[in-house]
Amino acid sequence: MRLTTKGRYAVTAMLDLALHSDSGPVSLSDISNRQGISLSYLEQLFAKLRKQNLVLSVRGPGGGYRLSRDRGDIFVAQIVDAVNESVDATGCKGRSDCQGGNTCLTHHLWCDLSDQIHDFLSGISLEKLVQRQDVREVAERQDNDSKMASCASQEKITAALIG
Amino acid sequence: MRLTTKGRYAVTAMLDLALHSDSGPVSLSDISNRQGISLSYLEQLFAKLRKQNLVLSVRGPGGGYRLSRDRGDIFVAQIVDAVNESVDATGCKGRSDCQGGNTCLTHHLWCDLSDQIHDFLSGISLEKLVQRQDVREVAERQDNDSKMASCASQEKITAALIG
DNA sequence: TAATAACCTACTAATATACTCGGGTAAATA
DNA sequence: TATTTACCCGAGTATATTAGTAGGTTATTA
Repeated sequence: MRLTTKGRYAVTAMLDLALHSDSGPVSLSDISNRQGISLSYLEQLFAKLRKQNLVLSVRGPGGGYRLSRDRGDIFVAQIVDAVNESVDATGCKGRSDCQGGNTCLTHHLWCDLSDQIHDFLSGISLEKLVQRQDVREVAERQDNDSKMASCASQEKITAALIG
Repeated sequence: MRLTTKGRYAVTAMLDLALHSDSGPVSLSDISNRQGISLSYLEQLFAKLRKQNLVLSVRGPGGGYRLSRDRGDIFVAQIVDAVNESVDATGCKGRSDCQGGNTCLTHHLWCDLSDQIHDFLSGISLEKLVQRQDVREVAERQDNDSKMASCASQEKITAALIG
């Protein structure tokens, strides 16, 4: 089982999408700026998210990504599954052939753990995350930061044009 | 967060120890044979388990390893923690500096997940595993297999001596 | 038609896993 | 006391994955 930045990035990006999808599609460069994730890496992750029908893409200027369905109908487990192979804790992917064709001594333990994790992450929708106080606070800070950043870069442009 | 063969091997080996510790210390080569884990790799894992005071070692012929305390007082979480760094699902190890010094959007989610996993694995002792029906069945098969294997090798020796 | 942003493929540095190898050292047995 | 057993320790290595680069193509809009 693996749960690394890959899965975390995917969930973070999807949550960013959920938070900013009121005003049309969200571009990956916006997400990249707000969440500090490399643009090219986001592209790779969103290719997988799109294949799993979690997001819809809109090409061209003003384009970007949009959630494929209601925030309440997308769950963290689905996002993690889409980019990682799975949140499976067994080594044999549930096939029970962990010890040379036979079941290993601890196979069932890892099955139980997998179920535990999957149940937990399956119970959390993007809607639920958006409602959380801690998420709202971080999101607000990020919005301010990115506004300040774009303001600062605008000032630089203005200064360059004037100077 | 990582839960790979490393942690699984460690739990499997410790469970093997718990199952066979009635008749004195258990050697790593016995565990290696029964569980199909490389001996050298086991040595590395047991070095860590010993540092965490989960096992005691007995050197010399007839030596091996022994659980440091009652089977009911050793929990899966402790074993996984001993060989992996942790079962922490956050990238920042709980420091909340996941996004360039600040808290990332999904930090609290991964904290919750970490707690979930840790609570689950902390609730399972070696004693509990030993009692499980599925564990007993696999253990019985492994004992038969290893008896047959040692019998077969003995037959070879006998045949060589006679022939 | 110029700019934008998705889309796609391939490559790469760094890291971790799951080992192997080769030597030690301590303790029991013959 | 010699030998065996089995722990102990460090170095090295193949493989895989992660996280990220680089450089291009396609579709859309202004």
